[in-house]
Amino acid sequence: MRYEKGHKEQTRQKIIEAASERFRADGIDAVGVVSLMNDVGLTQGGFYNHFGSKEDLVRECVTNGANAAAERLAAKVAASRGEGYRTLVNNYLSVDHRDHPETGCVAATLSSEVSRRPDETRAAFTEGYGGMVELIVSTLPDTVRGKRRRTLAMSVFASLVGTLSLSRAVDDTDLSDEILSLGRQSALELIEAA
Amino acid sequence: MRYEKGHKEQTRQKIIEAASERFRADGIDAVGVVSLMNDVGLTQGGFYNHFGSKEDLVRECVTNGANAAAERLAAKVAASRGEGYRTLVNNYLSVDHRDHPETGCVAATLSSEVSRRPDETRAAFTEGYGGMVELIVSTLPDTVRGKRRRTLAMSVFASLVGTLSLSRAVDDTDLSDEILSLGRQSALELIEAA
DNA sequence: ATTATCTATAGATCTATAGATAATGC
DNA sequence: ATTATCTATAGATCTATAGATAATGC
Repeated sequence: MRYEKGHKEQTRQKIIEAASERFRADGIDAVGVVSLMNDVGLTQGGFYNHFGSKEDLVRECVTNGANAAAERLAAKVAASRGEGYRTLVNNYLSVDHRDHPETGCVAATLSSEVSRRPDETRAAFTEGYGGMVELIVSTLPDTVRGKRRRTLAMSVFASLVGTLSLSRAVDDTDLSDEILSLGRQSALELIEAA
Repeated sequence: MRYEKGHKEQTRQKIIEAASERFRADGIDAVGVVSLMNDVGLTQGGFYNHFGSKEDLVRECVTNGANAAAERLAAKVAASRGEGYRTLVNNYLSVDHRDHPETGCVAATLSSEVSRRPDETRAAFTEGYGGMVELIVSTLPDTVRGKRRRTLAMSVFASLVGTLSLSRAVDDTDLSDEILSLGRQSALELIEAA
């Protein structure tokens, strides 16, 4: 059957959005093309009309996932006049973010997998990394000046990623909550010291 | 053929050690039982005489890998009288550690994968987490006292894990080096402030 | 004729199991 | 008889390709 104009592009976007969530939730290797296409109500055969390979989709998903997560966080930051940094930290290191990797930060869910992927995929990740650092920079108080703004944001981001990753991996809710809570505290201290 | 006493246990250990490296290097899902047994010079059929399932091996490898990495780090710390913390940070966030995930910290290579695994595997990870925190605590200067020793060590560990993960994932050597270098600086500042 | 999807399949994996084999101790 | 390995295979995946189908515009 013939479809209205833009239908194919719409399908492509649907695939990217579904995959973007499933890759974060289940890991890249655990999500097959067959089950992915079924998720969006299609059959596997059509996949290669949209993407040259599974890796092409992975790359698109890294970009898409990083952008979507950063935009959601940016919206919350924008809504909190004057308390941008604290809002960012508290949202990033929230129980909600920990419990919903599928829509969360790509760096915390996929960085180890991305490390093992081809250059193009890692380049997409690097773009996403830059976006998150910029977002953090934008929340820093005026008291942090010059080059220090970027380097401090990079340190903060590393701290956030490590904290969230560990809080998800440990098998003990109390410990996990404590890791998150200490991470929030530590991130705030990093700024007060600066 | 019949083998000398202890041969089976030796084989088991060989499998664990080989798998422990390959899981960290390639990711758990990417390492199959067939290729793993070939790595240690055996055929696939014998695998299930040693382990009840692949997951059992994964759990053993999380324990084994975490212990091995922590012991290597502990040895370096022990060799550096008085400069334990600095030695730990500089070794953890070294170019060498970044470039050799196969023998490095399990938290930086496998935490996202472990998050998606069964409770038993996550429990093994939690043990390893505790061991690393204890190691970090042991390097803290006397000026850090009481409960603050453990909480500070937890914050430091999160920072180290995030820094290393990001330095491995980005596709730009200069940026990666910068991430590592800022991570070292930031970890040292965390202690000076305390 | 073009388009977006479909069915069907190739060929290579994957985890796990069944049962054969060869070397030893009894 | 016991042991540690082997060969062989089941059955379920995986990525990717080939070519059919059905709806449209020309």
